[in-house]
Amino acid sequence: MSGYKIDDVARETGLTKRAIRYYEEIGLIPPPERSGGGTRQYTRAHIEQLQRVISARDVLGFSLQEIQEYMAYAQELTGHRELYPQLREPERQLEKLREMDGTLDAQLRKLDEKASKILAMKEELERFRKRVTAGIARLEAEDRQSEYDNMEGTENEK
Amino acid sequence: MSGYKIDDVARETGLTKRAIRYYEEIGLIPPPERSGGGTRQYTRAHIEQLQRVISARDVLGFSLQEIQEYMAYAQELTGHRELYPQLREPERQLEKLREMDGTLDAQLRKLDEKASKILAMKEELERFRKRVTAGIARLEAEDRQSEYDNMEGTENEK
DNA sequence: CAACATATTAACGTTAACGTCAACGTTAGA
DNA sequence: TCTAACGTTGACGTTAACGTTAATATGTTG
Repeated sequence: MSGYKIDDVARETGLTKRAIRYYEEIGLIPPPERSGGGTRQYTRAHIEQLQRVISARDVLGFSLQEIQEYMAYAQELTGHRELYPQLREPERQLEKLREMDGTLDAQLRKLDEKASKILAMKEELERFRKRVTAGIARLEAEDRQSEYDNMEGTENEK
Repeated sequence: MSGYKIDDVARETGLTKRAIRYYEEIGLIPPPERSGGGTRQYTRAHIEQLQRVISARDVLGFSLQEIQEYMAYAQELTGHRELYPQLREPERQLEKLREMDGTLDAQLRKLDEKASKILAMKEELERFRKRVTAGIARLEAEDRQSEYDNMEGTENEK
C-alpha cells in the first residue's frame, strides 16, 4: 500500500532510474511525494502515465518536448471534465474547446497517416518475405533431390 | 536529363543539403556520380530512396543506423533476386535466407506492435474528442438559450 | 570573361536524451 | 545496531543527427 520506489517503477516500465528522474525533471510526470528522508514514493498513476509516455515516444516518435505539450493538453482535458463545466467565462471556454478540437483533429490525422504508412511498409516486407521463403523452399527441394541422388548411388554400389 | 544537383534534391525531399551529404556519409544512399569538378549528380533513384528513408525515420521512428541495416537487407534481397539463384555454395545460401527470414519476421512483429499501439492511441484521442465536442455542443446550446432569454426580455419591453 | 550564385571539404558547435561517476544520506534485514 | 543495498543530488560524459562557418573550387549568366 505504501507506494512504489524508483527501482520498482524502473522494473515495471523498463525505463532506467536515471530516465525516470529525467522525465520528472522535464515535467513529463508530476513530482512524487517524498518519504521523510527524501525517497521518491510513486503511485500507480505515475506508472501509468510513464507507460503512456513510453508509448507516445516509441510509437509516434514524438520528442519528449512534444509529449510534454500533449500531456499538458490531456491534463487540461481530464482536469476540466469536472472543473470546466462549472461556469466561468463561457465564451473563453468555447474558444478553448474549439482550439482543443482542432488540435485533436490534427493529431488524429497524423495518426492515420502513420498507420497507413506502416501498412505500406508491412506489405513491402511481406512481399520480401514471400520471396525469401520461396527461395528457402526451392533450396530445400534441391537439397532433398541431391540426397536421393546420393542414395541411388550407394544402392547401386551394393 | 542531366541528373539533379544537391539543391534540387533538397527541395524535392525537404532535407537540408547537409543532411543529404550526411546520409550519404553513413551509407543511407549510394555515393552519386560526380561531374568533372566534383559536383554530386543525383538520379531519380537517389531521390526515391531518400523518400523511403524519410518515411522510415518519421513513421517508424527508426534510428538512421537501423534504417541503414534495413536498407542493406532490402538491397541484398532485390539484388539477389537474380543473383542468388545462380548456384554457388547452396548451404550458405540457405543459411543466409533463413537469417533473412528471421529478421523480416522480427521487423514485421515490430510493425504490428506499432500499429496496435497507434490504434490504442487513436481510440484514446477519439474519446477525448467526443468529450470536447459534447462540451462545445452544450455551451452552444446554453448560448442559444440565453439569446432566447434576451429576446423574450426585449419583447416584453415593447 | 567577369561576377555572382552554388558546390565541396574540413572542422568545430549544438541539442536531446540519457549514461556514468562520485560523494553522501536512507532503509531494511540479520 | 551495524551493514549491505538502495536512494539522492550534482556534475560531467556520450551519442546521434545534424547546424554552422570558413576556405576554396565550380557553374552559370549577361
